[in-house]
Amino acid sequence: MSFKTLPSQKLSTTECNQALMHVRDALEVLSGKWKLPILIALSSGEMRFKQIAKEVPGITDKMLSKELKDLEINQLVTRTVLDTFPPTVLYQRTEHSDSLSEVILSLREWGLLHRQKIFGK
Amino acid sequence: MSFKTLPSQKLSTTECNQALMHVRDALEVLSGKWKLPILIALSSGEMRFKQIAKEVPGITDKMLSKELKDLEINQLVTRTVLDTFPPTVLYQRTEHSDSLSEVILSLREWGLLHRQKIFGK
DNA sequence: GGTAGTGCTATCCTAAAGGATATTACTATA
DNA sequence: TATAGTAATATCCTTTAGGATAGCACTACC
Repeated sequence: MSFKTLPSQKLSTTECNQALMHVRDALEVLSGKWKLPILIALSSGEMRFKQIAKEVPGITDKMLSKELKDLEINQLVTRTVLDTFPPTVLYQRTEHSDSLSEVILSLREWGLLHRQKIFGK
Repeated sequence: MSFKTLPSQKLSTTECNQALMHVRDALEVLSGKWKLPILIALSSGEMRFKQIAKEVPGITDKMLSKELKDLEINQLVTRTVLDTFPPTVLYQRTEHSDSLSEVILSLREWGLLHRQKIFGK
């Protein structure tokens, strides 16, 4: 059992399962309808909850709250609470989240290629 | 609204939505529990239905049938029916499926990095 | 004549994802 | 005094993914 990721490099079954695990890890981080749009919104700098909600059309407060929590757990955004009233909470992308960019670029390129392949140019 | 995929390249809103669409296209192709294991199994050459089922532990016939259909629609595997009894159906990865390798490698690398980041080394 | 093998398909079920809506405590402003 | 805004949380609902089980049409073999 091997995977054609590395030309002329054979992977053992164990190595292959580990590789599969890493790929799944990455896919899980990007999974769901909202994580990418939220990260995109946050690319322009730190934002408050309601600001993000405006930048991500269609998302509900519940979903935004949940997804931000997921992203925080995965260290892709930081959450800063200011002691004001009404509460001010600032969200910001982390450096670690920047390291996702290559992956996303790669997905984007293949997605385009695939679309051309399937629907023709 | 821009995305930090390309350093110092600003994307317009439209460009950004298109980029998002391509990323989603790619993610959709890899989504679900079984597509990657099936592609991995098929990496060792063309195989029959029951052979794949053996190589992918835990998958049911129904799931395998459905996933193979999806993969065929996305031109990632070819399906060849031989006129025998019992029916012989051969599945094989396409060249287009090989172009996924870079994406998968990129996901795999980031997945590893992420796991180290979250759980420590 | 039973039994195993082949590549599916159909039915039924559970679990998870995601959406709609309402509510919370509190303040600043009209 | 009423209202809008803040960052959530709670409840309820629908949709989707995925699993368990059984069946089918047919042949070859024991």
